[in-house]
Amino acid sequence: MPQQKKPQNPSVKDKKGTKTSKSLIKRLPVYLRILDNLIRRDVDIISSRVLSDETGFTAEQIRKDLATFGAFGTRGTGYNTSYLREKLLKITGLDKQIRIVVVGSGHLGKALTRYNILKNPYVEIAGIFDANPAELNTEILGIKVQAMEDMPRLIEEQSIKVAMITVPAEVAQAVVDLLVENGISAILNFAPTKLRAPAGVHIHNADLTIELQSLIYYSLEREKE
Amino acid sequence: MPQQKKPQNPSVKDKKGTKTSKSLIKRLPVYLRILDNLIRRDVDIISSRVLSDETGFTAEQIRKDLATFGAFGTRGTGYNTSYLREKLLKITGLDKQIRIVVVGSGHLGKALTRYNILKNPYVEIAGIFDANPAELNTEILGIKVQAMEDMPRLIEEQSIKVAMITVPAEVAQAVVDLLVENGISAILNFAPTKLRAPAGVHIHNADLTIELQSLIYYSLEREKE
DNA sequence: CAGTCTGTGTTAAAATATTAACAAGTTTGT
DNA sequence: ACAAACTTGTTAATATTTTAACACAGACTG
Ligand SMILES: NC(=O)c1ccc[n+]([C@@H]2O[C@H](COP(=O)([O-])OP(=O)(O)OC[C@H]3O[C@@H](n4cnc5c(N)ncnc54)[C@H](O)[C@@H]3O)[C@@H](O)[C@H]2O)c1
Ligand SMILES: NC(=O)c1ccc[n+]([C@@H]2O[C@H](COP(=O)([O-])OP(=O)(O)OC[C@H]3O[C@@H](n4cnc5c(N)ncnc54)[C@H](O)[C@@H]3O)[C@@H](O)[C@H]2O)c1
Repeated sequence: MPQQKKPQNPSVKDKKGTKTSKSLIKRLPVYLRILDNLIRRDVDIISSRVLSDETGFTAEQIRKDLATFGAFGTRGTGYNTSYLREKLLKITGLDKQIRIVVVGSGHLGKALTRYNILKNPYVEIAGIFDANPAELNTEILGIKVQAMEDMPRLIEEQSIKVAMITVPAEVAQAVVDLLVENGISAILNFAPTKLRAPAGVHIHNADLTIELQSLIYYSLEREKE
Repeated sequence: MPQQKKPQNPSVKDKKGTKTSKSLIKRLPVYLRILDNLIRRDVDIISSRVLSDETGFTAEQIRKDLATFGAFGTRGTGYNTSYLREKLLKITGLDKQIRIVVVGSGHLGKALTRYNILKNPYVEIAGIFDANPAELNTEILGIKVQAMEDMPRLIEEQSIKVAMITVPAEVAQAVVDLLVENGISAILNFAPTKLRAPAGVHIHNADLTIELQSLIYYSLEREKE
């Protein structure tokens, strides 16, 4: 089967036409988090050096990352925390409240829902769904678990685009298909399985087992030396 | 402060002296998972092409990854699933049962403990600890939550090296210090904060918020096009 | 207000990681 | 036994990502 030429890495471009890498995009929320902390502590100005201490990334990398999107700092001084935060919010899209749904109200789904309600000001849990009748109407911080049948209407009415799925691996693909069918275009998947979706639908995998197992590799490595 | 020359990326070397990248190491558990599935379905031989379908990585990359550690396949045929699994277990260090402790028996800590007991045959949860007296002696699938005071003894007696921490960000550093002091050398951190540890102690961060927020970036990106 | 100091932004170099190409084994069929 | 069909493992080429170097801009000093 002669595979057709693969389209180049679908990374997006910034204003200047240079590519923004995936790794860069994953650092942006870290910067944002640190800025939130600094602002809470009434810090007005921050240098890339200090940001480096707080984040663990090198100062060079931080400057380069930020410069990708514009000149947000003042030479000789540093970055204004509030101003930089504004800019990063715009860039990441977190300036407008994002509504998401959670599918699977098991242990992980409940933990994530609770956590995001309490601690993540940038997203709003619009609904949580489960196929198990026993879960229905149980509450997580005031949000009732709903039946899968009610999901399409909620997604449609609130034009929700983002979902987290915390269902068993065996049913994850079916849930993805259902979500996509109803207009979801970005999915954070916690099930340990490869999922397929049409082009244009973004699937990120949060594979906690991989994190643990690769850590173990490094932990043993050390002993040999 | 003239920073001393940074030691080169602490990536380890394989038998042939070529470097094994971090990204490669994170793909190994995926291969392992697929092999476990295949073996359960009595599949004896698998080609890189099919592995590619199952994992989402390209066949070229899979061959290259595996070839890093040796020649495990048979030309013209493919890889023997059981043999390859054995090899990967050895390489990742998952051939011997790994005992780990969990610190923080909150929602996430409980979910992870339960999950690993039920679904992760490669690790054994040796203990779970919490500072909140109300949590003490509550059970998770038969494992009792213990007081922090009991942690050092357990770690010592079972020579445990790996820990997962699911405590609030504010106390995470203190917990890391305590763990390291007692001999832990690899930590999987779920708290959204940068942690410090002496050289030789591996810290991996599983930052679920970053995953969600970077996904949102991509989900909005799409709309513009 | 010239001169110095500090820290950004930009450009260049180095290091990593992925993709592609193909030579070298294996099996299968005749 | 030989050719055709496959599939690995290795080497070379690309692409991406990180690191480094430094010119430049604002702030501060005397
Ligand atoms: N809990 C963890 O720490 C952890 C760690 C790593 C991976 N995961 C993965 O995350 C997922 C969820 O884990 P969990 O521990 O919460 O499991 P869980 O069994 O506690 O929860 C799964 C939930 O999904 C619901 N469900 C089942 N089929 C469904 C369907 N077709 N549609 C909608 N809902 C359905 C179930 O009713 C249940 O409430 C699993 O895929 C698991 O492998 C969990
Ligand atoms: N729950 C999630 O989905 C989620 C998502 C992203 C990040 N996190 C992070 O994971 C961590 C845990 O989250 P959670 O939702 O389970 O919180 P939680 O509040 O449910 O649990 C935290 C637990 O840590 C214990 N604790 C507090 N101080 C301690 C100490 N000094 N020593 C030992 N134990 C201590 C508490 O008693 C509690 O049981 C937090 O850092 C949170 O930011 C959680």
